[in-house]
Amino acid sequence: MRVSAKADYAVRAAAELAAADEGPVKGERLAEAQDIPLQFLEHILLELKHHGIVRARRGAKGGYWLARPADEVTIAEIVRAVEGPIAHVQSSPPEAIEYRGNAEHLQEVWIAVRASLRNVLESVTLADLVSGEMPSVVNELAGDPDAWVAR
Amino acid sequence: MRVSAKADYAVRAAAELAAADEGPVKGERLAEAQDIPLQFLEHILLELKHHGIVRARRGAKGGYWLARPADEVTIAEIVRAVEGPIAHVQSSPPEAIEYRGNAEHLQEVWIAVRASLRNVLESVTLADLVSGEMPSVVNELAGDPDAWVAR
DNA sequence: GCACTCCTGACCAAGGAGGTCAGGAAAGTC
DNA sequence: GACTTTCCTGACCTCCTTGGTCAGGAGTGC
Repeated sequence: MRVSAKADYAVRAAAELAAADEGPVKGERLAEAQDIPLQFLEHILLELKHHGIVRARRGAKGGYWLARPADEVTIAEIVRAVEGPIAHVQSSPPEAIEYRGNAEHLQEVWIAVRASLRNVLESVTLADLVSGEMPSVVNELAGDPDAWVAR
Repeated sequence: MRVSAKADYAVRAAAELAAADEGPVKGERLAEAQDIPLQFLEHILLELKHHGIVRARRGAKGGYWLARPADEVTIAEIVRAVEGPIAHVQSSPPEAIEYRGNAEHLQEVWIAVRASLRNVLESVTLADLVSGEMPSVVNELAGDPDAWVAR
């Protein structure tokens, strides 16, 4: 139930790409802007490229850019690209698990967990993230001061 | 963003304890009822004990039982006991991270992610799980057929 | 005293996390 | 055509976690 460094880095780099209009951005600039180890970031960007989220060109004047408009790329996509499916249980999707005995209804809980994650991650686009104008579901959740305290 | 075998096992074992009224339940019975490797389960139960969720007695007629009534133990507690804090980012709580540049608002997203997980996991008690009568937030999320399809 | 059951620490294999290193391959410039 | 720039790729590395197993010790009840 945790967010990996890779996913965090990927979203941050993508946010920089979303903000940079006009032309490709060098990996080095992304790494500096977000304080991410360059060579590690390059691997991440490659994964994003393979998933069709980012494009790239080599050589002088080369760099990376978003394959689609920033308001059509969600955080969920980026997280899935680098971390794989969201909210798997024991490496299986929750709808595929069969529970026995008194744990029979646990499946519904994990399904609800996944759905609630999707509600957040699929609603936020890179455009939202850069502009700071979050969708209402995020504002409602993060608006509660209680959401900001550890537990 | 995945649920470990340990967390899944812990909740399932706790559900069996919640259902078994009258007297301690042997680890062996829990392991059989939920098809969990016994020795692994014993380590998990020990962790639950250290977190004050479960009590135990040794010897003949010994076994495990819930330290509190089943309707006062949430899934969130159990998951935290065996997996640690929910929705940490890069091993830090989301409220402690400082984002720069165009990723500045990413913090709100992770806070919202954590809050949405809490909404689900803290609302479901072991009593709910065993009875199958889920709180409304779970019913609403899991009621959507779309929540049951892979993505 | 003995059977029963939990308690605890040591260990283990495989894989993932979070990187680093070295070199190759395209693209642009002179 | 040489050279620089930048991405592309695979190999490698260390540390930690996951998902267990094994062996023995320590309470508890009869």
